[in-house]
Amino acid sequence: MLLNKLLVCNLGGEAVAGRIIEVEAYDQDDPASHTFRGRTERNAAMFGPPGHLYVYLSYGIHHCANVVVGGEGQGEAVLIRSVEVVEGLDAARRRRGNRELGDLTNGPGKLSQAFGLDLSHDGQDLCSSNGLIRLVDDGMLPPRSPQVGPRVGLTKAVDTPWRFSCR
DNA sequence: AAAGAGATGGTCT
DNA sequence: GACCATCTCTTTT
Repeated sequence: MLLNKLLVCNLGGEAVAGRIIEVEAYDQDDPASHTFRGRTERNAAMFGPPGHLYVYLSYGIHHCANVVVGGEGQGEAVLIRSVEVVEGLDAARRRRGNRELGDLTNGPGKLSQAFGLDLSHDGQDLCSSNGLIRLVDDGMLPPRSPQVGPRVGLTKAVDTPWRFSCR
C-alpha cells in the first residue's frame, strides 16, 4: 500500500518530502497502460524490479512519477497523483513559481516539478537507504480510510476504478 | 465557476 | 506523423 507513505527527494541540494494522498494503478492488461503493448525503451523500468521509480514525460511538458509494483517482468506500476508536502516547503514553492499550497502538488506533473523529478531519475531504486529518492513508511495511520474511484486524465479504460485516495 | 485551447517533445507506428 | 496517465492561461457564463 503506497497511500500515506512518504516520498522523500534530495535533488539539487534541496530536500522535499511529501505524504502520498492519491494514486492510480496500471498493469499490462490495461489498454491505458504504457506497458499494454509490451516492453519498450521508455517503459523498461516498469518491467524491472518493484520498488523502483518510473518517470515519463507527459504531453512534452510535465514529468510524472510512478512506483513499480508487482514482480519483475510484470509491467505494473502506480502513478503518484497527489501528495501533501511535509518538508522542504520553501524549495517546493520556489520550483512551483511560489504557488499556493492548495495548488502546489495536487497533480502528477505538479508534484514532479515541486520535487525536482525528471527523466534522469527513471529507474532509480526507491528502497536503498542511501538513495537520493526514497519511499518511507513512517508508521503514521491514514487520516481517512482509502477511497476508490474511477481514473482521470485518460483516453482509454477511463472507468477502471483504480484511483485510490485518502482525502 | 466552468469551459476551452494552446503549449511542447519523446515515443511509437 | 500522430498520439498523449497534464497544466496553465484566457474566455465565457
